Amino acid sequence: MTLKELAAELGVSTASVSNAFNRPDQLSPKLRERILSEAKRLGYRGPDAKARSLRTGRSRIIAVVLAESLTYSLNDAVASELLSGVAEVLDAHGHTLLLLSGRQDASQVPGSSSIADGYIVYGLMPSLMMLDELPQLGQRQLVAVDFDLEGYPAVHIDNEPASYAIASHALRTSARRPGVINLRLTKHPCNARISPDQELLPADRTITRSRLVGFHRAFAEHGIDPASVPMWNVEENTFEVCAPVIETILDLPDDERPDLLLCMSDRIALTVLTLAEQRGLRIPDDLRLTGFDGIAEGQYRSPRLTTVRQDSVEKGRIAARMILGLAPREDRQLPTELILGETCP
Amino acid sequence: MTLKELAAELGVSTASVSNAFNRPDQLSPKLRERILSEAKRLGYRGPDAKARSLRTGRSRIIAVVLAESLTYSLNDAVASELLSGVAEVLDAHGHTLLLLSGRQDASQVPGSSSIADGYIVYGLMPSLMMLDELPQLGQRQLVAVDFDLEGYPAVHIDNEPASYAIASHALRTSARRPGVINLRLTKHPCNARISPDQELLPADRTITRSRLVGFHRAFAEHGIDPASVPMWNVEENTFEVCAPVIETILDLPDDERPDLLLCMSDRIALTVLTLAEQRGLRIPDDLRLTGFDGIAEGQYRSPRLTTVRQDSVEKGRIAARMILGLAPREDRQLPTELILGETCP
DNA sequence: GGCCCTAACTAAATCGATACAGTACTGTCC
DNA sequence: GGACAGTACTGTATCGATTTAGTTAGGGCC
Repeated sequence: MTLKELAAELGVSTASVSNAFNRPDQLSPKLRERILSEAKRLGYRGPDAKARSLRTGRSRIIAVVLAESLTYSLNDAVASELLSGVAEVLDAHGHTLLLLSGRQDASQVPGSSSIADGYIVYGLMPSLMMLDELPQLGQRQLVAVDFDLEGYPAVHIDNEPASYAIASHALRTSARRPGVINLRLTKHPCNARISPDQELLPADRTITRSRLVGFHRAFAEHGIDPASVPMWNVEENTFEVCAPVIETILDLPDDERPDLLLCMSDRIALTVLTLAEQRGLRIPDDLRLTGFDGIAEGQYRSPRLTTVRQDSVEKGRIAARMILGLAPREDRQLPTELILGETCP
Repeated sequence: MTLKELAAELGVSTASVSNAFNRPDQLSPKLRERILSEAKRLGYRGPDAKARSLRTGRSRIIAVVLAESLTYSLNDAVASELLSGVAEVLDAHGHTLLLLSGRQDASQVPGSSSIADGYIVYGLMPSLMMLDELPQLGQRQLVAVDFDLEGYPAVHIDNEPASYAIASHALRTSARRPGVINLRLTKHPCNARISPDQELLPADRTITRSRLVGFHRAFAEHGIDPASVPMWNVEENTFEVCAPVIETILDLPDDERPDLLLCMSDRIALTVLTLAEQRGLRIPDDLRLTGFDGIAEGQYRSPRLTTVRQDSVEKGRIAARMILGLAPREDRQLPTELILGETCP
């Protein structure tokens, strides 16, 4: 049963039926009442959302594009918090949430999935790596979270000061050989140690890169040549992808293995923790460890993770408000908090 | 730039442009190539999803309707696992995932959100309580998870045997005064102790109710009159909603307070645990406790929760396959596993 | 009574695609 | 050379609504 059929049944125009549902002031209460009750009786369940969205151009759907697979993201504390912040705002304003994975065919995102009224893109994803293709996105509504995209507003935290703070703290302890595990830092995929000639992403684009700048500042202040600090890169935050890289680090001979690992995420740090414990390494005596994010899991377990806490829920809320036009579409930077856990006291 | 404009620009029919994108076999490779490259050059980004979904009637979007708020569900381990199972299958078959909250205006779900090709409804929700209104749903694609809906396939676990098993185990310990905390069991909202004259939902409809049947069987076998066992009800799985009810239980005088609480979810059991510990009650000495679900958090902490583990990811996968027509649309029941933790050894 | 104004409603164009029925042309085969 | 098949493409109805411009009826006012 369509609006047209219902109109015919009632002997009124389609415009009146449409108005009965959308603009009560455009018709007499009496007719409106008749239309609504007949609709109910005949089982017409209101205007079809597909047709309406075509005609009006708006679907009241906002998409969140996630860097990792949906399956991973839904079980990741940080991504879940972001999503729940987004959902909170969308819900309160009558919008719904579409989940997309950035790991799908690059051409699909946010391209042909263009049912959504706007996109919140979380984290730099492989399909956006080719920064040249960006003009393709058109001026469609888009907000970037945790990375920068030229021409679009971004929401992130104060990465450089935060990473400087945690690295400074870590270096004040007796660590002599720091190492860094990065997340998607290199221009071309690399899941291993980063060699000196490898091209990195620009420092003003990715959070990982600006965190590294903070680390380097701390290194320099402690008399360590940043170029001498070994770095590894992982392409995904998952256990499967990280574990092999971490194992090559842990398998290094004692005098080459870093005695401090600065990790770009709690997830990575926790994986290091698990694998190090399996090998009988003592934390923090044999190996000091810092993370980034402040997820609950890192604070439950023993030893508690030394890390930087960020408010991912609030990031989600802000991104959602920007997309809905409830907040100015401009870059936002949120504060963080240093958590002194036991993995690097 | 629309398909029509592109066609005009190229001097071909709209049909050919459409075919270039959708049915390569319907036109010569040469023309197809020309269309695709011109499209790229002119910035046409492929057929508009809104229009396509109207015309074809399919959007490649599947909605999951969640009983609790999205904000809660996204941070709930059980719901997240279900979603990740759903996402896994949808992703593999080129569909996307729309999240809806059943707590929105009842008329909205799944009504006017009818952009989706199918609905996976998770848990009985307030808006579906009025079981009379169900015919409104039409014969739209729908799969129920963790509750039964007449006329639609449902995915759940072997609730009655599982709850019988855990209750039997618990009663073999020296518990003398069992009590039950239910989740959304009463026909009309009730967030308190259930009085004997209160109407319960039918046993073949909700998981909570069929679990209760299992409990009752165990009570009877242990010489306890099921009618004499005190029951409480909570309307939501959230801390905020559960805590007041749990506090009234814990505040009972020692000789009235149950020495065994069978909870309908791990979430509830963990809230009991937290509040009981705050009061200085010893678990399991002063109070024995069982949950239901087998979430990770219950197994990390000490004491470990005695519970029933279910595979929520698999439930999600199965529901998704049914919606996509990859699995027969018929009721499915998954097995569970009893976990003997320390809250009721 | 004539004029204007408003309220209540309608007719038809439109949103951007898809898909069916058809046309034009080329080539094959007896 | 004519019948027939196949390929490559086109014209247009259609999906189900929204919206603009326009029509009609009735009321108020001088």
